[in-house]
Amino acid sequence: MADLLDFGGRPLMALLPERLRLRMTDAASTIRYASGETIHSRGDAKPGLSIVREGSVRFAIPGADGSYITSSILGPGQCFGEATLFAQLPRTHDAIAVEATAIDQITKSRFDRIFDEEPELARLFLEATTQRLYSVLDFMDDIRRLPLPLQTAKLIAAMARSAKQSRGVECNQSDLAFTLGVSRVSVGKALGRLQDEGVIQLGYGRIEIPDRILLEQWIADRSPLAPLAAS
Amino acid sequence: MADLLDFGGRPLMALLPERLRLRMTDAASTIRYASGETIHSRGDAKPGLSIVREGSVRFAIPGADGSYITSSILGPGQCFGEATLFAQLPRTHDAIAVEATAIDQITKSRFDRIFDEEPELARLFLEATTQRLYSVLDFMDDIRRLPLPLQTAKLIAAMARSAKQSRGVECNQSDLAFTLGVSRVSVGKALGRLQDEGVIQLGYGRIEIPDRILLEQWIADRSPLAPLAAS
DNA sequence: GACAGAATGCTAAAAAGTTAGCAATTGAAT
DNA sequence: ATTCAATTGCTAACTTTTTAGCATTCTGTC
Repeated sequence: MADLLDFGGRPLMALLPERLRLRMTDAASTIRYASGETIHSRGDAKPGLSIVREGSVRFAIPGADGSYITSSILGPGQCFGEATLFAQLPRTHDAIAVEATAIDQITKSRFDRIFDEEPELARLFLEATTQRLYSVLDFMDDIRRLPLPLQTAKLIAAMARSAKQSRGVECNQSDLAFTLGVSRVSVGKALGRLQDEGVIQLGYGRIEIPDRILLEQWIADRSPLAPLAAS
Repeated sequence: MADLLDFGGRPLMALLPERLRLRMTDAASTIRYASGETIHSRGDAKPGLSIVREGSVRFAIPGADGSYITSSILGPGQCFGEATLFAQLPRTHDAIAVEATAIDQITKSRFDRIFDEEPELARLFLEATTQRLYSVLDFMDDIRRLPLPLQTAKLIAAMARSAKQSRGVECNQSDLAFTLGVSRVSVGKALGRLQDEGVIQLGYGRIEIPDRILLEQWIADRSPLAPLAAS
């Protein structure tokens, strides 16, 4: 759960050299979404590549009973929709803007043209996709193995990291529960424990992190696996 | 959980045209492993591509307490080790032969040479990797959402399918528990329920499937999501 | 400053899963 | 036929999670 739910380490756009990045964005049309707006739904067939320009996107699968399970959240520079291009799959998840979000959309035909003309692109896509695959496998392992308080701590640490705010994160407990795929009561209990341990402090729609280093250390001390050497 | 734990739909080797498949196998050296033998361990750094020629391989991460969590099982034609080639990662999982297994090994240098000389290869790898990524996301969703009896039924159905035996599977309950990442007691309860429902019959080291269609139907009736259109 | 909506904190009962055993059954080897 | 190890079935206490609900606290708006 290196970066819980924000899979992929370096986002694709960070891997691309300047020239390719420009060529991709030139081929794209930008669409803006308000917070909570749906970008696409599970089952949509229209192929194309999407790149998060600003904001972030939550991917989830709706349950029969109205429940939602979040499978990932992608931020700026990350792309999605590869499966519609390379594996001829329809969209497998609902994509919803978490905040005001801008998406660069590239149609399949435009993408194919660039992809064919730029042989280096393939290897970069492979790097990004492979990294994402292994991040997901890692995350899956955490879900099955770690007790909820530890998962919760990791999520909070990751959110603080990705928001570049080390003092705390703006987030209510319902959203946390939703993201972790558990009930609000369970999250409440887990947060209570973390507060008892002194690594966070609960607020109203907000979680304070008194000492970022302490939190990271607390997590590291309880993680069953030594992290692999960073690459 | 289309194919629980046997991710990837069409294995890579099935996607390759004859000529490329031959070129790959020519570049490889075949290594044989006895059932239970370790192929590689988490953290091993030596890069290279591995292809399952015969048998099957279980991928798992060992826990601090000696527990193991299985993240996938790959069969003939599937490849692994892409992460060591494309993302410069060490091996993230222990790989263990489930039965007598033959692996085709290609060194990084040989692979790079083929990869550079055969431009079509990239798109095929992308297809295989993308498919695997989305299979894993799907599986993760099942783990978080489905009650254990349903997960168990899916696993048994997938095992029967992949072993091409519709009458039953050879498998003891401890192994099932190990694969599902839960305790033997829980698997026992889940199997008991499935037996009560009449979709399986328990034996000694064996699970009988009286009616394969009935089992598949039972699963479909209880699955919260309509499957996406097959591609 | 009062108010309304949002969010949290809490409770209690029920469901599901875990650990730690031990007894009974099975199948294979002697 | 007997023995033995593997496997299953079962129990009991414990932990975790869920559901459902309600009281309390907080915050932004009027």
